[in-house]
Amino acid sequence: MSKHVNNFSIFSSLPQEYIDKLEGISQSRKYPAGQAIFMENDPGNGFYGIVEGKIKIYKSSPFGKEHILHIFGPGEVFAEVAVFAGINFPANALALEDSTLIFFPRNRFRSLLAENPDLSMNLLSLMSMRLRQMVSKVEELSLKEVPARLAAHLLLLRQNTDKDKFNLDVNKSQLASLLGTIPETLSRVIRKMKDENIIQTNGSEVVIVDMQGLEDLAEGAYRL
Amino acid sequence: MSKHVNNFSIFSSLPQEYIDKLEGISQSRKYPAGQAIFMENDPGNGFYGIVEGKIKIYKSSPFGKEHILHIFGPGEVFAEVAVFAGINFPANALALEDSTLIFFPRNRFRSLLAENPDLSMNLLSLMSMRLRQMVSKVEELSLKEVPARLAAHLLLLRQNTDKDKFNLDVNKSQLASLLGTIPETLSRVIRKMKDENIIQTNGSEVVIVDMQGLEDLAEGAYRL
DNA sequence: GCTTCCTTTTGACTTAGGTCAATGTTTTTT
DNA sequence: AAAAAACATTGACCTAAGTCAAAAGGAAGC
Repeated sequence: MSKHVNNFSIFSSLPQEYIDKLEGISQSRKYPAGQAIFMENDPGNGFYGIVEGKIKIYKSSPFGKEHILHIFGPGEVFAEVAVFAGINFPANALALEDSTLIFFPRNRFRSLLAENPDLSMNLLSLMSMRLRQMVSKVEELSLKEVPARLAAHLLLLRQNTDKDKFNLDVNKSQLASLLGTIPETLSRVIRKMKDENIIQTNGSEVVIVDMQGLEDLAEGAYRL
Repeated sequence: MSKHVNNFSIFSSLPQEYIDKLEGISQSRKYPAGQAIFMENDPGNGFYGIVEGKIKIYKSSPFGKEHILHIFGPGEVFAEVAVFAGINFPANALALEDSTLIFFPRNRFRSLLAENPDLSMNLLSLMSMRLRQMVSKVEELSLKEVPARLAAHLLLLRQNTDKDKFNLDVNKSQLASLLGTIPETLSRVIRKMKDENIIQTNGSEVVIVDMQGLEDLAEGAYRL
């Protein structure tokens, strides 16, 4: 319990016996906001679960420009892909807030896996899910325009909070990067959605005014 | 041996014992060119391995327009993601050529998995690989322009054939979709690369003339 | 409170790449 | 071999979204 391993969605359905074993091989680590967790090309000698905080996964180009691949929050596990593939980390990870993580060392985890088939099964479905997420991201990037992507993102946030009024979980520059665009474009798109009375915003607070309008937008390229 | 299960890269490193079991639960199926294998939203009750032929995985929008997510060839396995996640197929699959596939029914495969941990391990690394491929596709689509994407694709083909002269494995319309663009744009980009003496083409035959130039192009956005 | 820094917004401009439509060019069918 | 269908190329045009530059807000430090 002290390490909250059972809070990670991939492990939550495991028998207590395995949870205990997982706690046995893991270690708790704290990172202040702004600190790097690993960098691109570091050896993937273990993966992480988030107890609290927010972690940004991103790639960056030689000068400046970065593209955010994902932002993870409490209960989520990240970097397990590189660990299974036995390769170096393909991207950077950085704590956006003061964060508490659980580290699972590669070798010890691997032994555990060999002994416990249920664990493998759980991981297989996690990976399937991840893969599906990426497939829809590819679709999104290749089929839809920025307004559609933003609309889809807002609808997702709405689903998670279950309210028509919620806060963006990252600042607007980061949101832009996450949507595969730049702050200027995002700003203009938000402005347009406000003018058309689809949403209202105030700082990082968003209120959905016209749900139907937002859903229509999210359909994007598929609209007739 | 009759079913060629050991030719699938994910299974190739398995002990003969498991190969035999896999052959036991699988069935061979033939599809003529142009035939659908499954459609979006069909229940994912099994996955496929390709003995021979070529399979296109794609999404399509209400009118016309389709986006190719992947094209698989002999030795590759597809649709296992949906099967593990226990969901319906998220895309369509169609035989581009006369193809021979091996079908692995979901339930029987699952039981096998529960009994054989090594199999799980192998699958985990397959999934990791797939995931990594998708991550780089996202990068590609969001960071690079069409000429860079084409250059990267040609370099990949070169790597596979190990020759500076090779054939495109799909027609140009399909290649366009695979690269996230349209035939017109692809045609113009190829034309430009020919004018700049980077490649030569004749029908579906491509010759790389200026390797360095191609590599520079593939760097795309990262270029200084 | 003022200054410095960072984020967001706005404007003017450019450009990659998409749409539509016409014309060649292969491939397939009869 | 002729006709039809499918695929590929080209041209003219348009638009979404990126670049660059500047201004306006907010938050943080002195």
